[in-house]
Parts: sequence; C-alpha cells; structure tokens
Amino acid sequence: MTKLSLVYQDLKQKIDENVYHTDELLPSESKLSALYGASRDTIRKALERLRNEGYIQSQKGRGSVVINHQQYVFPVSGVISYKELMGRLSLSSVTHLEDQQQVTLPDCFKTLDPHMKSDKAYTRLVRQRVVNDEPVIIDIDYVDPKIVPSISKEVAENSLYEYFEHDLHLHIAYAKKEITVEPATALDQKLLDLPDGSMVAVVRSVTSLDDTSTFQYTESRHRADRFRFQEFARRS
Amino acid sequence: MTKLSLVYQDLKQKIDENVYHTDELLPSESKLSALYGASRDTIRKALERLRNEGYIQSQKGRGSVVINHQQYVFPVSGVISYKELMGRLSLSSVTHLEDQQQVTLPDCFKTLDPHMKSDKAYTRLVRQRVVNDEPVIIDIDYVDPKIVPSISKEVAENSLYEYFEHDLHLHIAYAKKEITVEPATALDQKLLDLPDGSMVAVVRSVTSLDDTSTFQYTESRHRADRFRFQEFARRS
DNA sequence: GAGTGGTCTAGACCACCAT
DNA sequence: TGGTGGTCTAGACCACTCC
Repeated sequence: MTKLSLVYQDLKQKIDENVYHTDELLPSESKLSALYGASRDTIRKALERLRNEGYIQSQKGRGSVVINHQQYVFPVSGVISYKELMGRLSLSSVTHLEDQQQVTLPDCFKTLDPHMKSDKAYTRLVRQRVVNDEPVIIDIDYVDPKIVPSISKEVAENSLYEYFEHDLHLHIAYAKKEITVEPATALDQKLLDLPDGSMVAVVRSVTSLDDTSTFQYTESRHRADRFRFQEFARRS
Repeated sequence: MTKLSLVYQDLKQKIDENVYHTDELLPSESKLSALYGASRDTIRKALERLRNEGYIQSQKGRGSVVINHQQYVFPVSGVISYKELMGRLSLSSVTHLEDQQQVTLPDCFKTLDPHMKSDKAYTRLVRQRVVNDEPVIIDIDYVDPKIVPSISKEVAENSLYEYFEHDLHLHIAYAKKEITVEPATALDQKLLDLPDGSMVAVVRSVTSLDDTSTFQYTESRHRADRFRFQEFARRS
C-alpha cells in the first residue's frame, strides 16, 4: 500500500462514515500533511482523486468541501466486475452459465474497436444474472483464449475478474464502453422473461490489459425497466 | 493558460493529429521535460490527464504508449453543452424553444438529489434539438432564477452554457448524471415524432457551481434508436 | 494579514524493462 | 546496466477568502 492510497482510502472512508459530513470543510492540506505524516504533495494527490470521484470540491482560499455524494446505484464508468458491484450495493445475486463455445467476434463491437479481428477465435460465455429471483441481465462475454485458455463453470458462475486477476495475474487496465437501446432478441425474451416487442439497454465494453492488449469483449443486456446508470462528471 | 494545460493541450493535439500515433511510445518524461521547459512533475500531471481520458497507457520501465482512442460519439461523462458537442462532432443542428415558464421541480430528480427543494420556483425551458431535419432530443431544463434571473429566446436557442459562463461569469464545476429507459410521454411523441408505445433514453443531470450550489436540473430525452453513449474507464 | 488551495520546481530513491 | 515510469519530499510563490 502506498502512502497516497492510505490517505485516499482513509479520507474516503471517513467521508462515507460521516466523520466529515456534507458541506463541511476537510482539515487544510497542511493539517492533513501533519496528521498523516505525508508531504503536502502526497495529500494533494489523494484530494485530487476524491475530487475526480465526486467526494469533495476544493475552493481557493477556503478549503475542500465535502459534497453530498451519491449512494452507489450502477456506475457507467469504472471497470468493475458484476460481483464487486453486487458487494458494494449489498445485493446478492445468482449467476447461471447458459452456454460456452468457441466463436468469432460479432460485428456489433466495430463501433467500439474499429480494428478488431473478426476471424480470430474467442471463448463465448452466456450468463444470466438473477437478483431477487428475477432475471435482470444477460452477459455475453468473448474472451481471448490465448490469454485465458480455459474457464470453468465455477469461475463463470462466480467471477471472471477474480479469476483473471487473482489466479491468472492479469493486470486489467482500462475499457471502452458504449450504451445503446435495442429491441429484445429471442434470447433476451427467453432469458429475461420479456414479452414480444420489448426493448433492452445494452452496454458493450472492450477491455484491455496493462500492456494495451485487448482480451475481452462484453455485451451486457439489461431489462430496460431495471436499468439505471449513474455518473459523476466534472467540467473541464 | 498554465504550463500544465499548455503541455496537456499540445500533447493531446499531437496525438489527435497523429504526430504520435497509436501503439507508439511518447518521448520519455525527462525528454518531454526538456522539450517543454517544464519540470518532470508538471509533465507527469499532463500525462496523468491524458491517461484518465484514454489517450495513453503508461508502463513502468518502458514508457507511455498512445492508445487507439475513440472518435467522439456521445460521451456519458463530461459536463459539456449540446452546442460544444455538436462542434466537436462537426454536426450542425437547430434548437427550437418550445416553452418557458416558472414551475417547481418534478420528483424525477429525487434519485439524483435526495435533498432537492420541491417547493422552490425554477425557470423551466423546453427545447427541441433537430439534426438533419430530424428531431432527436428534447431538453427540459430547470434553472434557479436566483442565479440566472432571465433567459432570452436567443440564448435558449444558442447555448445556455455560453451565456452562463461568458455573460454571467458562473463557474460550472460538476454534475451528477443518470441514464434510464422510459416510455415516451405525449410530449415526446409530439416533439420527437414517435409512434405510440415507443421508448426514450433519458439522461437526467444535476449541475453545480464552484461553490457547490446546485443551480440547474436537466432532463434530456433521446430517441432510443439514435441513442449511443460512449465512455472510457480505468480499473481502480 | 493570516490561512487556504493552485502551480511549479529540483531532487531523491525505487521497481521495472530492455539490452 | 542505463533508461523508464512510480512514489515521495521540501520548498517556493501566487491568487484568493475571510476577518
């Protein structure tokens, strides 16, 4: 753990637990510097992260104010696994692996990754996510078999990311995402229990590692009436 | 212009114009430092911005690689005005002011701002956005009249943000946003030319100033078939 | 005038990559 | 082994807010 992350984590936790509450000023940067035994620069880097995530707003000559930040709903941005998200939201859910086979990539990822290879073989997983006995999401993943040679049913029904990072020691770095609204397919209707003519919200992502190699394409199909994405953004 | 933004802007432009192309390494931090006459720390801050926006990926011991970053489509995050966006996409569009009156806030913003005042008067604008002779978005804005006393038809049909920042000297700082998919209302059907039973993608935002005061609530209603949001995200 | 955050600098040490 | 990015420090000056 770096000193930076320690300061960042601690401040975030204290804001979450209302040790510092909304509309209040944090201690000044020099006070935090003394408190944590870190240089002002290190403190400032921690504060910058909190600013970017919507925890605080800094004002020249005054200090850093705690913002009434959102309870998490479903973040658009953030490269986070379904399992991690369920944990943060304190929800429990069940995942069913519906299908696994070798295929080539569908064209629907072309807008996200114009240079994708459409002749290369990928491992395709179809998983259904059930919350409170209701199916709400279908995840269709395409994983590069050169990087991830095999995926067991247990892994698929628990967490791909845990497996990738913990067991395979892959360093997931970033993703490009896209949200659209589309007519439900026959598969959607079957697995999400939808009537004919329904719409679904589709989140497609292309995920890359540290070394910029793209290794996973995901299509996440949500029941439209359960879809709610939230986001914090700063004016640049 | 600070030195930091100069370096950042220049590097960004050079990546956009393929002076540095995809999968290539940027000059090292110490070389950039010499090139721009700036300290390594200033260079690093500029590179960090580029990392966060999906322009580069840095690798310890190697350097910073240019990532094949996305052509802009429609960013989810980012506090950006419709006019600015049309400029970036090189699209031209026409805005019609459909209605303006004093009202109280509707409840639909409660999930974004639980502490909103539902008894306070706001200026409500209804605007229709037309691209290529087709209506694609309805924007419904609620603006705090204590901060923005009046809005002319010219301003409403050009750009609210230009007016807020340029003329009123307001410092727009951040926004919370939410995306949902909802049935089209009668107004949607009329202004977006939609058949009965259609769905629309709705982006609601709550926008705040420098001093953390909330001054604008926006409901942006998109034709579902024209809705495509893109986003870059990093694993934290 | 005292205190605050914003910008910028110069220097140090480390872990990692390439050769 | 030399060069790279990652972390951390100490100090300087500025613009701003608040009293």
